[in-house]
Amino acid sequence: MSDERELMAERERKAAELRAAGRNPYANGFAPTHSMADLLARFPAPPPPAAEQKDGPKAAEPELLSEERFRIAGRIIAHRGFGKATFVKLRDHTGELQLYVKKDKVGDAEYEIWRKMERGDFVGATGPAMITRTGELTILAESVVVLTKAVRSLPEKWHGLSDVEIRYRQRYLDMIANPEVRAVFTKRAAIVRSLRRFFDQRGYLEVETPSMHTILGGAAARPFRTHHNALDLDLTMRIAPELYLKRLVVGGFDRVYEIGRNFRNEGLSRQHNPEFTMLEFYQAYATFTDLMDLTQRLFVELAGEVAGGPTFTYGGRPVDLSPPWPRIPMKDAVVTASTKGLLPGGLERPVLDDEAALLSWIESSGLGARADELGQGLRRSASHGERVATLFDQGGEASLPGDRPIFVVDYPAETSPLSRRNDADPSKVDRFELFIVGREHANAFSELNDPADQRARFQGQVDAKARGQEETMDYDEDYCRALEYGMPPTAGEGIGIDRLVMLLTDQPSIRDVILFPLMRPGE
RNA sequence: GGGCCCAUAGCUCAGCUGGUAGAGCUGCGGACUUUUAAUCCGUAGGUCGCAGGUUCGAACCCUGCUGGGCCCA
Repeated sequence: MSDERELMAERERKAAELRAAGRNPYANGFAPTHSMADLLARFPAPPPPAAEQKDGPKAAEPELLSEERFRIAGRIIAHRGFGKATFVKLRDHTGELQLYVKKDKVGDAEYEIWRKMERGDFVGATGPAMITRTGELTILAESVVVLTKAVRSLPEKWHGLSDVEIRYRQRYLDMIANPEVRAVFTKRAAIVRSLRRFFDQRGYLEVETPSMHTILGGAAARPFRTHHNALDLDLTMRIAPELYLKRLVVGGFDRVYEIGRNFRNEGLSRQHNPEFTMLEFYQAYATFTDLMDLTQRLFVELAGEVAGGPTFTYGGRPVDLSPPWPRIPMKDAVVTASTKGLLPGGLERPVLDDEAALLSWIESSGLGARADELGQGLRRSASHGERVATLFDQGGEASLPGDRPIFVVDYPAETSPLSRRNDADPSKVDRFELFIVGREHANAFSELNDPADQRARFQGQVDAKARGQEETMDYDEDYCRALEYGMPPTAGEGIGIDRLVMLLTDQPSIRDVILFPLMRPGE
């Protein structure tokens, strides 16, 4: 009788018996007067019971905390029966509260019906509050109603549900069995709420831009493709909202932000889900260095609200978000990687600063011939900047410190087609990426608003695509036209919300902060 | 894409060198009106992920497949 089908049949039999007794196992219309949290707040933790009271003779009649009657409702998550009395723990979305159902309180007939209720079912109850001998706030039921009969039983009460595959595929079960999972998503909501407040307070306008695009842009990524029938139009799901948000700056919204889903047709990993949530914001008359300051404030504020302060642990290791955060030029990170052995030796700044020197270093180090991603990336690179960026991606990133946020700066212009060139050195752009615990958390730059330069950069992307690079942007003619009407000097930034939530809630996988992560279909 | 690991009852897990499947929880029957993983007695529950192969004999060894996890590129 422990086969899954038989377990269900047993519960279905109880539901049928409830029906036969005139009770709807899916009843409606019971409105609780109080949540569990309401009552826990109303009757704070009582002093521990005196030893003699606990061990002494049982009181004939429990002592009530007040004459008031409370109506509560929730799922039975623990069930301890004694024949003529039952303790159950009820859970609602605010907390858990014990309910004590006694045969002599609810009556013989009602108690017979009550006996068909078990762990997993939803019930409503009415009664006064009391403190048990063990000191626990408890509602003493004077009446109990069946609300929902669960025909599947819950996972094991002690070990719960730990199979990660079931946890992700059946998130509802995960949430029932693992309360800390609900806490993570509650914090996620708090983070998003705080983000909105942070930007609203600073005069940013929240907007919504299209998530189906006709032109691929705003990031380097492979898209999901779809089709609109009535227009017979091929579309891609957006990989970034950037070009639309900057059109709004052209239109006169000097400060805008959008929190929304992006879609990138790439592999899955602990840090990648094909659809993920991104915050992007743009501020006219600001520069990328202004955004560094804003980013520090934002992260520290969020950590204060969610992680208990600017210092916390992630994966058992300390992280300190206290500003100011160090800045490191991309090339210096590559040099460090070479020194630390993450890349072949001999990569010094003079080599990275000179195209011919770097080419000969690549030749002599043998990297250019390697079959791995680094070798392929170097061979695909058509410019000095792309080679430097490839070395950073494939080695420099790993050399960054893990316990402090770090701004990587001095990005090459060739790999940043939407960023403003640095005034002193036009080969690089006014851009930073923020790395924390070795992961990219934000990407920001002063926006390129010179339409002629923008056209040249788009053309560079088109040329790269022609050379076989897959992750390039399309030439966005209308965006160039918008810039020709004039976009004020502007800085913008994107922050990945999922990774932010991972960091602040100490979760190891992006799947732990996305309610329904993409999974291969099961059976 | 490559490497390593995992898949046994509804859940959490044992299962030795190949000898024919075990526990706890859940369920069912019983006792029990202040429990906290309630307790006690009794009882039921299996396509060992799937498909092949080796063997007298496979949960266990081999191959392939499916799903998942970790690492790498």
